[in-house]
Amino acid sequence: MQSPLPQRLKSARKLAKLTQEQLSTKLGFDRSHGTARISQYETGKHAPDYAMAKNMADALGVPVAYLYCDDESLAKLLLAASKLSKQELDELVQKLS
Amino acid sequence: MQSPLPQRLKSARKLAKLTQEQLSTKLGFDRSHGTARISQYETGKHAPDYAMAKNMADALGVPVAYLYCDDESLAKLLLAASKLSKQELDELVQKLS
DNA sequence: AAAGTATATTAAGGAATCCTTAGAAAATGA
DNA sequence: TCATTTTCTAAGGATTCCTTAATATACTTT
Repeated sequence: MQSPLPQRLKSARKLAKLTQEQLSTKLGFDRSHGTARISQYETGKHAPDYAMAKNMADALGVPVAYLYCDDESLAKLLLAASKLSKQELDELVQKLS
Repeated sequence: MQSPLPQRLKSARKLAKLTQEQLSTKLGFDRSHGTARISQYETGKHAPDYAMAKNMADALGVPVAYLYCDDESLAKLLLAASKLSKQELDELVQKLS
């Protein structure tokens, strides 16, 4: 029952080609604690609250739900779907429902 | 920057036609505190950790990521996609990628 | 290979949040 | 209304997080 957030956060940050310090700066953190916190999130030592998760997801260009997705296929679906236009997305949803 | 979890949890529980006490029983909680905790989660007073969120999502038959989804269209997509077979889901992902 | 730099990780304690308890408030139905 | 079910809330002990300070790992250059 491990949280998928650590791994997903790390992979999303790598994909965005950011260091922990660059991400922490984007989030408006003081340099001194910023990287420590992000490291704690990525290693699973501590868990961010929702507001922080949302901020990080926005900074990394992934849907916040992606960080909590335990299913690999659904995770990929979220990433792909988030790149569709709102109209395309709604059409897809309609078709599946 | 409010968490979507309270609302999503409540609506998923309603959809499953369970009371807070029935859900708490399903989760193996002692009756005395079970409903208090679920109420605190649904009113946004407190936030569950990931393991608890996953347990609740499983008990309610929704993907755990759904509880954290702030986008309505993506939320609907997750619900619909979670009802597909693994093969259908993977084909859909392939098509979008 | 060593030194220097950048990047990432960790321990500890004060700060913040959660979980349990006990009870009260709403909602539902007879 | 009364009884019952269902949901909500305050308070404090228990737990977890955030900051600080320092160490560890990875990368570059010489």
